[in-house]
Amino acid sequence: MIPPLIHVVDDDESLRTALLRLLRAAGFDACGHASSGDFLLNPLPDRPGCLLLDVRMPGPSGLELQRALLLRAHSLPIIFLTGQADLADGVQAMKAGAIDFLSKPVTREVLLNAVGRALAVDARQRRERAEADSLQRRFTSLNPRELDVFHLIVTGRLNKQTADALGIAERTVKLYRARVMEKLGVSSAAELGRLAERLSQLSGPGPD
Amino acid sequence: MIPPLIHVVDDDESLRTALLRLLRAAGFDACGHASSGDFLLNPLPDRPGCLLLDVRMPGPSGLELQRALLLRAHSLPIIFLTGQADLADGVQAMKAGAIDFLSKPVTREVLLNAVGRALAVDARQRRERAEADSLQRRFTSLNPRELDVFHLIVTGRLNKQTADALGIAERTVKLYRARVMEKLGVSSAAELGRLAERLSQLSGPGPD
DNA sequence: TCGACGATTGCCCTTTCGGGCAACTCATCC
DNA sequence: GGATGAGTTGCCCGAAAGGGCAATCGTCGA
Repeated sequence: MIPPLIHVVDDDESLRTALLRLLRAAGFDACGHASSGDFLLNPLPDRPGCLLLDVRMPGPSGLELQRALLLRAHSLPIIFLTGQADLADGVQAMKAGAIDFLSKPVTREVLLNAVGRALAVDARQRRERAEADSLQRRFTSLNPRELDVFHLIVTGRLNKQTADALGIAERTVKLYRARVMEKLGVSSAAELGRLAERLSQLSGPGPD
Repeated sequence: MIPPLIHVVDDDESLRTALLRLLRAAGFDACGHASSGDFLLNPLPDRPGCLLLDVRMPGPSGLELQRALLLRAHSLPIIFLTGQADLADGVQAMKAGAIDFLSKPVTREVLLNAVGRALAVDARQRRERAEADSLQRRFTSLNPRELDVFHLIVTGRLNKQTADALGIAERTVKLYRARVMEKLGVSSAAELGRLAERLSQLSGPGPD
């Protein structure tokens, strides 16, 4: 797979360079940005990774960048690095889903540990997104009628009952049923039910 | 349903009393504990609620209590209250799943807001636990053979294939199949598949 | 040793599912 | 007007599922 890329956003050039060197020495690809604006300038490559974010910088702060990225569909996990310990900032960042909020100076071990966790979280999110996408893509290939039949099947209706409910012939239900199965790539009602449940758990619980 | 109970753990009696009064004035049931040990002394009633926890106390700190409670199956959401701002403590508490980490003094509004979120989280966790429990309870009523048949059905096998796989007669598979359906309270293979998927998502993803 | 009981199976019948084939309707395109 | 294609349906057949009934077999307590 594509190797992860670690973005370092810090206005202190010497620190940024040191961080990049440390990360690269540990075998990671890493790139630096001097400010939040700098980071946002070029579009994010679609690549696994995480963010190492300074809290206080000229221009938008790390926390403001985090808020902005949260509105995006796919944001990378964030590790904060901060000079002055500010409890409220730290708590807010963590509540907003940061992986960690580290105080400078940070040891190599602590940093790499946090990076490891961040990359693990990113990998998991990517897996889940990929799974969700492929699932939803399969469902969007169903036309409205096929979707109707699908819903009735997975709630346990017989073909005859489905036909009555939709006001169509049982033969037609069979036709759609077969098409649904084929489009979704399953060969039994049980597997259809499992797909339905996975789908409902994508949109059901909602954002947490 | 049972009204929630808010546990306040703080060694400062006057503050504890003030918190209890504030919470009760807001319509909540609340009870106070002077230390972590005090809180752990009597078994937690099975009741919705949350914890309002002082960080620094004689005896085990709030953070130590949090760690201890995390090992329990059903721990209540925790809101920390702290006198001295300590970034590392705050970050650690949030990483361990705290709802919030508030600095004293805290305004009524901020506190009640956090309590509201904590109770919402608790309510959701309870719903999910109840759902998971009822699901697992239904499955524990299946004997080993029924479980075998169940697994083969939900992976799309025909009765004949299931019979071959288990080395038993097709008629027997039908018998178990009917029993599985009855015990799990469903009437179609599609619903069986949905149950299977919900079950696998209980143990599958695992602790996050 | 005998009867009870659970597990298992064979036989048989009905219903449902899966799917081939042809026809029919309707809208669009040439 | 005729051709074409999507949507729909009836007829029919074989396979699978659901399930009643009775028989078999092994275990266990009386």
